[in-house]
Amino acid sequence: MQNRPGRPPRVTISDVSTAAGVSAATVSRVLNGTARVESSLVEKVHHAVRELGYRPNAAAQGLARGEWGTIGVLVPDLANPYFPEVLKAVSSVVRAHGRRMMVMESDENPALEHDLVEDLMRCCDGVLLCSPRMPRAELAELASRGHPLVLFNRVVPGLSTPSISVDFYGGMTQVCGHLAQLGHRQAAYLSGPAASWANAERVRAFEAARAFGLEVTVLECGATSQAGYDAAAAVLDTSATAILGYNDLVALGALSRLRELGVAVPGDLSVTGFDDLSLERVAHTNLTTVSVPRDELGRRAGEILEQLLVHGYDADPVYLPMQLHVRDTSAAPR
Amino acid sequence: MQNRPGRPPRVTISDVSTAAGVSAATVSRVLNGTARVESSLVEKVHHAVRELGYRPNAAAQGLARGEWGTIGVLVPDLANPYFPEVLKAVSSVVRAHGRRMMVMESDENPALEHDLVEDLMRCCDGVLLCSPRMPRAELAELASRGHPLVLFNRVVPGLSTPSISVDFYGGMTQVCGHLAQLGHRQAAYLSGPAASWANAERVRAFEAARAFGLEVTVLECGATSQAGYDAAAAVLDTSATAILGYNDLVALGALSRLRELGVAVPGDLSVTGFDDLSLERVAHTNLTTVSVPRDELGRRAGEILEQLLVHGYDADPVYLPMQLHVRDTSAAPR
DNA sequence: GGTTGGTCTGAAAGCGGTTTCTGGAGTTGT
DNA sequence: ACAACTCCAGAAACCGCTTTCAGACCAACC
Repeated sequence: MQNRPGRPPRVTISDVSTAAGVSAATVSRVLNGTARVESSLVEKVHHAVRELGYRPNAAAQGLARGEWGTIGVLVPDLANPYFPEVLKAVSSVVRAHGRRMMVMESDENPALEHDLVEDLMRCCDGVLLCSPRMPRAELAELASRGHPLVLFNRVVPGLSTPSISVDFYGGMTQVCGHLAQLGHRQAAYLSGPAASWANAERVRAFEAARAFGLEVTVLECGATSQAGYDAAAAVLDTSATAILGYNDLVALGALSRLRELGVAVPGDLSVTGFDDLSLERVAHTNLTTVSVPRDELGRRAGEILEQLLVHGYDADPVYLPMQLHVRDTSAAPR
Repeated sequence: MQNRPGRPPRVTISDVSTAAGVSAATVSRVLNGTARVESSLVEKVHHAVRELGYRPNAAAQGLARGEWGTIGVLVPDLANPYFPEVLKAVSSVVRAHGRRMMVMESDENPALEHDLVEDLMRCCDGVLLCSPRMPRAELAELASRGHPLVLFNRVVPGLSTPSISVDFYGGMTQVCGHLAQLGHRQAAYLSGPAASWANAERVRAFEAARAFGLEVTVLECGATSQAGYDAAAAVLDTSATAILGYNDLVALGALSRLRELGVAVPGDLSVTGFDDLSLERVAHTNLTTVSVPRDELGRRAGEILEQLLVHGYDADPVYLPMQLHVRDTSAAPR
């Protein structure tokens, strides 16, 4: 940014203005189109800009305009296959509105997470926050900062912060309905992170499931295929005729284990996933699952944040519906 | 950033200084520890900061210091499972050095890519660029801008820009050596994007392979499991006894197809991957492959960029070695 | 006791843009 | 021909912070 020894000197707006024989104000006006400028001067300015290779300094613009031209996204885990696709969509939406995207990862570390949000708030116009486990009070405190904030995959009742998420409850209800319809009466749920909202929403669906005759037992597991692999065997000790995975990875991990144990799927046991990561080409398995509209999720999230920045946004939480895909791993129980 | 109607007013350094009864300079000194300040004043400042909830404005700091405290990363495709892990490591390294990470995605769109790099250059202290296909001349032009730049997974001979990448050539040579040792004489390579450096490096290994008796035919394919699935059948028309995938996804896609076609692996045909995405729990398949140290790659990349920013960096391109993992999909040919 | 020297603080000058304000030139109308 | 506008360009203020610079204060020393 500044001129350092050995680096080509930075070109500033005043370099351009002297080269073009106009004032800095005029250069600014030409470049931003904020006011009419006589065409001969416009030409001179453009010429000088090209000649000198001038690029406006983003920090100075940010300071002067009172906007950074940047939005921040905080996710718990970049390596979770769920997020990259969402980020992709967010990035393209905000880019279309002329903003850049800053990404941070919290690793689910609560102390760090708080710092990161604060940090994002001081260098971004708005923040998209995905924090499945942050305590409600802390969330409320951050939201009260008066800084544009959108909650992602998390709905906090009573908080007026805009939020967007997937209807996990509805999705899991569909899965249960499907299994109940096939005749299942007992199922085991390989649970994700206990404290997470996403997991709680899924679990909430099991109450509804009881209404149509399906009893679901919750087993500790995790969110990875390895966790699914490790937890699968325990299901065999129960009377469950179906395994509901917290997500596709868990389900595929469980499938992997079941295959080793010689358990036929869906003959002996049905298995369902969640998320639809579309790994069938990889996994050689057409998993029955429900899909998250990840692309739309990211797009809508970006749009809500943008709208919040421009007009202000005041609407109910957005829930995107999930869609059931009945494929090869579910069937009527023996 | 600026005070907008309906938002709590922004607290600036001068608010703090008047509240604490000191000058702005003193506040700055206390907060940054850049000079000794009498302890009673230090206390007053901290108190006022806490009271008002002051957070320094990042743009103003950037402008005054001549540093943004931000680095930028440009990747071709966020959804590629390769990158998230790398980004994770980069993010954590630069964070440890007090910098934030900006992420952009080029979609391999050449025109866009150029703009994005320029954009990153005007708002980041340094840029980490992953662009497998950008023409050499354009790369040279960007590098000559005098802005700190590190090339990622791409080595351009004759360019003094620091770069870090994986020894794809060595990795593929190991694969070929392994197959040759098993007795294979003919193999088919399901090729990735033709114009990419990563693909070219792999192909380059096939010349070396000829030296130890393995002839590799290159077949157009792509980089996804779907592409692998689609391309697999064509191999059966050749006399190849092994399929080398451009990456693990391609290999797994091919495996999926071979299974459908009733071809035994590794009995009838050996299959090897590349990258080691560790999908075995998902894919129920222990793929013979070579692994990329993705975590180290990201970490080293971040460190090189950081070093470049602080001291300047002038060293040869870094090549990280790959490691061969012989697993269940390779065996001696019939 | 009057320099000298060393600390610590505040005033002020940037950093590189944007935007308001001001004034000169050119039009229009009477 | 002169007042009243309009239009456009430049000067200057400002965004919020860092850092230089100069001055105030106090201790030490000759």
